[in-house]
Amino acid sequence: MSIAGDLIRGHTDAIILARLLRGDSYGYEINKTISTISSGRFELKEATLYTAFKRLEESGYIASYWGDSGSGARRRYYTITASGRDAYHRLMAEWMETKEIMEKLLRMEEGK
Amino acid sequence: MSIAGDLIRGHTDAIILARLLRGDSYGYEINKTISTISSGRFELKEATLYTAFKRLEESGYIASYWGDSGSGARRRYYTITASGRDAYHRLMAEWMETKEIMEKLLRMEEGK
DNA sequence: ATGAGATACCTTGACAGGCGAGGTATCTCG
DNA sequence: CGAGATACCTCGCCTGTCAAGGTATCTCAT
Repeated sequence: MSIAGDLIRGHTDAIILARLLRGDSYGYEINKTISTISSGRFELKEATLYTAFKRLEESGYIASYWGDSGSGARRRYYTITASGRDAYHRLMAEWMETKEIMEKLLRMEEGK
Repeated sequence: MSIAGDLIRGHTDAIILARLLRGDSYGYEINKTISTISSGRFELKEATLYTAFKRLEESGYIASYWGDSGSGARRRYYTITASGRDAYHRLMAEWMETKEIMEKLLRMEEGK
């Protein structure tokens, strides 16, 4: 991947929550979607993804249920909870702030 | 601190290099500057800072020398090297890309 | 029908960076 | 003399990422 993992460390939860805000989904699909949206420049590794699901579910931000699969392998679907929505907004605000500060810190011209 | 460490993980090197692009400096001062620029909303912990210096020096991105102190405790000054400058530009480009992708991924309205 | 490749899930263990906690030494000022 | 600022540094823990490995089902071409 072109974007190193450490660069988005701490943001994966926000990314997953953002995806689930658009509707229930499952691991494999979420991963594909992320890859598509980023034009393949970024992808979560599976181990990272499932670790994140576990963490988010334990925190009560998402809930899961087995899909009826129908065709293909069985799928575990995830839904975002009310507190997950809150978490998303919190993380979004944090991202905005981080972004602003980073812009200032990385600019080497001017500024004490 | 209000901005959690993981949020800037992988960016500390870029931040330090950006500071050194404005001229030689030493640990304590760099830390203060970062705190000032971010209006106190963000600060590198000392352990993090000195670990980063060590890493950057081993990578050849910065070089150090002892300052004459004069008044107060002795200071170890750091200078950015030519390859450090290259690294800065690389990291800056990475940040720009990461930022763009993050914006897309975190937006929950619209977009596949 | 057999094998490849996609879909789909999951775990283990190593690794690296951030940081809490602790330590040293000097200078200034009340 | 003691407090607080300046200034450096290290050890060991914690947490998130990820390489590697594993399982099972379905489709499609050979």
